Amino acid sequence: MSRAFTNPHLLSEETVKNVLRIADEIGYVPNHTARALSTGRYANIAIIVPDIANPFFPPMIKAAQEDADNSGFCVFLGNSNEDPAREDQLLARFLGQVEGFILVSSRLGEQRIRHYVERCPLVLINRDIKGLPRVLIDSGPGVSEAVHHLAELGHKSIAYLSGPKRSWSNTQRLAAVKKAGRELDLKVSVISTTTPSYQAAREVSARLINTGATAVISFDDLTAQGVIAGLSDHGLVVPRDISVVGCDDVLDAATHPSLTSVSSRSAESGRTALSILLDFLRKGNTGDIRFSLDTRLVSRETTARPRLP
Amino acid sequence: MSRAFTNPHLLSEETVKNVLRIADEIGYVPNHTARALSTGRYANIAIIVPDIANPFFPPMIKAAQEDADNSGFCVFLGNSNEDPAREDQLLARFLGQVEGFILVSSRLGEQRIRHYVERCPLVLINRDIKGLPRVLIDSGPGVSEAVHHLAELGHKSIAYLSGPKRSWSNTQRLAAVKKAGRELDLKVSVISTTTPSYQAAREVSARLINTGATAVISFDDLTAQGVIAGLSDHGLVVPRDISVVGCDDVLDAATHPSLTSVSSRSAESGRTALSILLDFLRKGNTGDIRFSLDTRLVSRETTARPRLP
DNA sequence: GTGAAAGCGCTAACAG
DNA sequence: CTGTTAGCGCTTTCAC
Repeated sequence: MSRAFTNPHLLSEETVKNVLRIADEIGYVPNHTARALSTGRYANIAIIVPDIANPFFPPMIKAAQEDADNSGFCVFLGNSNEDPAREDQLLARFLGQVEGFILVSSRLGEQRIRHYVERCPLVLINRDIKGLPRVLIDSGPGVSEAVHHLAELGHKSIAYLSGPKRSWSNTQRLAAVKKAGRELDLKVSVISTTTPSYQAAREVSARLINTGATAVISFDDLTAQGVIAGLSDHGLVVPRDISVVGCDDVLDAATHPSLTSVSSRSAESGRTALSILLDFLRKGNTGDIRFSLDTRLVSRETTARPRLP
Repeated sequence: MSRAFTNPHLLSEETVKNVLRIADEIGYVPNHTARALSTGRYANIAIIVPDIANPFFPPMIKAAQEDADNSGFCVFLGNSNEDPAREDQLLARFLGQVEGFILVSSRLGEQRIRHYVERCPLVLINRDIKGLPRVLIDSGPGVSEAVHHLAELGHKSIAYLSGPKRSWSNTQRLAAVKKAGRELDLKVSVISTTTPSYQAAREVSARLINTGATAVISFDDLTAQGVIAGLSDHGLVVPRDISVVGCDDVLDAATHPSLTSVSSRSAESGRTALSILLDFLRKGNTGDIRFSLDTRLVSRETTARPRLP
């Protein structure tokens, strides 16, 4: 039976046919778990994300899952809920039944991540740890492009609405805004929120207005929408009074006015991470991989010339 | 070792402590797979959806996953991509390693579904098959509530922007609009689009305006946003000139003006399905369950009194 | 309380 | 090519 299912070429055609026929008759299906225990090949991988409901992640999960599927792998999905402890628990729970992990925007300490890497192949997305395979969506170019776009429109003072302090993408975006601002001789103000939520962003609008900025680049699209609502609470209209740029481009053009945003390439990052993982499973150590995906600005309706004073 | 991890109360306190300490020292972790093979309890379930990237599903997945997690279950995620064959393959692949399935908006033939039900506990979401446990989201009440809401605001003439003709939810919503409209003595116009996309909805705005309707109920949130943009193309502002209601409430309040919408209760459906599944795993047969989730109107900023002529 | 051993369903190595 | 068997890492009886 085992051979008929896994190595049919080792058996005579007739035997194989016979076995398969009988299996079908009695409704026999090979037991995935027993096979995994015996071979150590689980044919499972796990993807762990901070928040499934954040629209940034589904395209990534979908892409990775589709490719995994085509390679005969099943995928576990873990939702850490932005909580390192939960993430850790998830990793531990999956450990005994997967051949590899894709860890997205991990909030876990580097120590813990290395702990798991020693036990199971793992590739990171949007977390930059030397020596570990990682794919990074580099918002630098896109954000930089956004600043240039604003400067060209005539803005002299801009603000960056910051995301989670420990987030790699936030660090990246903040740095890009500052760098481009310096190069173009713009005033750059930075505003922080407690959490990167719509509501938090909405509530921070007064501080935003006080900076005197005529344009805002926000940590992501969700907070950008919060900013737009918050500005409206103060009677300001986007883009007439203030221009707004989001990041991740998860809304496509589906809001009104449609949001100018920095593309995220979420799906590609998932596909890339999966292919790195599968490569590793097939060929073993592949050296220090750091795959960087550039971003671009998608210019839409929330950016315009600043209103004359 | 086995007892120390799974039945510590059967051992002396000291022995347990010893085992755990040594386990920690040598980095020992119980093997999930071996345990599953031995006990037949996999502590895994699978959720299969047509399209992870459709914003309707992530809240459902997230909710189910969270509850599963808290009950010690790992969850496999399958994406059928709306393809029955792929869905079938996914089911088969998961079969040997899960204790149960949640099958969402299944495109599979009833025969095949019953085939799997005989082999593994399974609960359906948004698919109504007699005798199988199922949870259904009924958009009727919410849509009806929306019509009442508009009538109370003073609207006399409303329009329904139709979704796919063959879609069950569209049929249901259209019927609810018509019925409530009749009861409240409103004029109801129906506008169709080729596909339920943002762009298609945007392009249909002239026809919408020509109906003379002062309020629009749209098939879903995406098309509702298209309507808002299309109206704006004609110089009309929502809700000042025209009120707009969406369906599914996938945007939360995250747009501006925030969209009045009919809740989809996506998360609750996931939670409910999971709890039915776990109940079944614990207590066995629970009879014919058909759990219907009513919807409600979530009133936000895109509906208001009609402008006086 | 604790040790020993059978067995979950499969694979892989070893004979024939 | 095909039959047989040890063993994957755990749980669960059955003795002690």
